Amino acid sequence: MSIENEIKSTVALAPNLKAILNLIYTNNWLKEQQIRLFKEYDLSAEQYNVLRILRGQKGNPANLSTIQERMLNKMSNTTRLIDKLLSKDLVSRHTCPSNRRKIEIYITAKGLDLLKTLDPVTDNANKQITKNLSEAELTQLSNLLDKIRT
Amino acid sequence: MSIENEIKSTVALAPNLKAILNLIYTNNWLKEQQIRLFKEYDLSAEQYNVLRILRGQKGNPANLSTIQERMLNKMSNTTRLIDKLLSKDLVSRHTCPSNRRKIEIYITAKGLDLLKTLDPVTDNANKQITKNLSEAELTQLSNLLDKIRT
DNA sequence: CTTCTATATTTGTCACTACAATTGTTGTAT
DNA sequence: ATACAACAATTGTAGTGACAAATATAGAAG
Repeated sequence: MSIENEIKSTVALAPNLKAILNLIYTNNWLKEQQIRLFKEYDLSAEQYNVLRILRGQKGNPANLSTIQERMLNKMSNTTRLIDKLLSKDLVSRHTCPSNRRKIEIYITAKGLDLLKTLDPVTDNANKQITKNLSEAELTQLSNLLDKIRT
Repeated sequence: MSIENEIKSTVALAPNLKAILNLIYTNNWLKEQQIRLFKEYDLSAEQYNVLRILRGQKGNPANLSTIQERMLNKMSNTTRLIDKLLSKDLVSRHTCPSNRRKIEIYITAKGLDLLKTLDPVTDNANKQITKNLSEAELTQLSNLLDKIRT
């Protein structure tokens, strides 16, 4: 359905406003699905994202600023996100011995297990979400989004 | 910059995951700019959006469910958004005389004035945000986003 | 060694989102 | 008329986001 119909706009929108509103609207549509998915596993989308970043470290620790620069949402509150993951034993936190300003964060075995369970679930959800676009269209979409930010 | 570089991904991403991450990332990029813009006028992006919906009513009142179905973010808490606008005298609220379950919300003269001030500001910001895409590309982007939600 | 600046993280506050539960009102079936 | 379901909005709560301010540590300049 076109964005005008979705938001019941009575007037035609300029292409640039239309694209902007569509981006926001589609992101919300996507977010709703992700929240529903992760809720079954008592995770938020950003918590899942942080776990994946930590797994990507392949055994090396990450400190807060490293995580933050790899997150989708740069402004989110990483300290408290890690607090949540800590209380669920999905990550561990230690102050860095060589520089006590920094902290070292690792994903735990429990965290890795959870990700392993989630891998096929999220793969499948992502396939469902993008099932209406061909691979060429998905690449085109990425390219346009890259370009808008440039 | 490509999304892989933005989030410092060390591995190539599948086109569908890449598009999904790019959508989220670009939306956050956009949101940051909007928040900065509206902050100068002591508004949130959703508050502005509600004011525009009310102006679109052209003098007719809107009730809460009407506003909600036109909002970009369907899940946001419209009652409290209206509370905020009320406390700034940008809207007025009355219980509907024919059906006391409903409420009638109008934009005030002060609200219309504020929108009038904001119109050139937001137009300009939207132009800036989309300045790297041609009109054809903007339309293409909208079409891809429509298609992904279908 | 002391002072100053930069770095890394934490804390506090306020606004917004998601969502369940509640309240008040209306319409309908018996 | 009464009971009950449907509807419209409000309230409560927990989580998250934005951002300023505070804390703690490290390194550099004098």
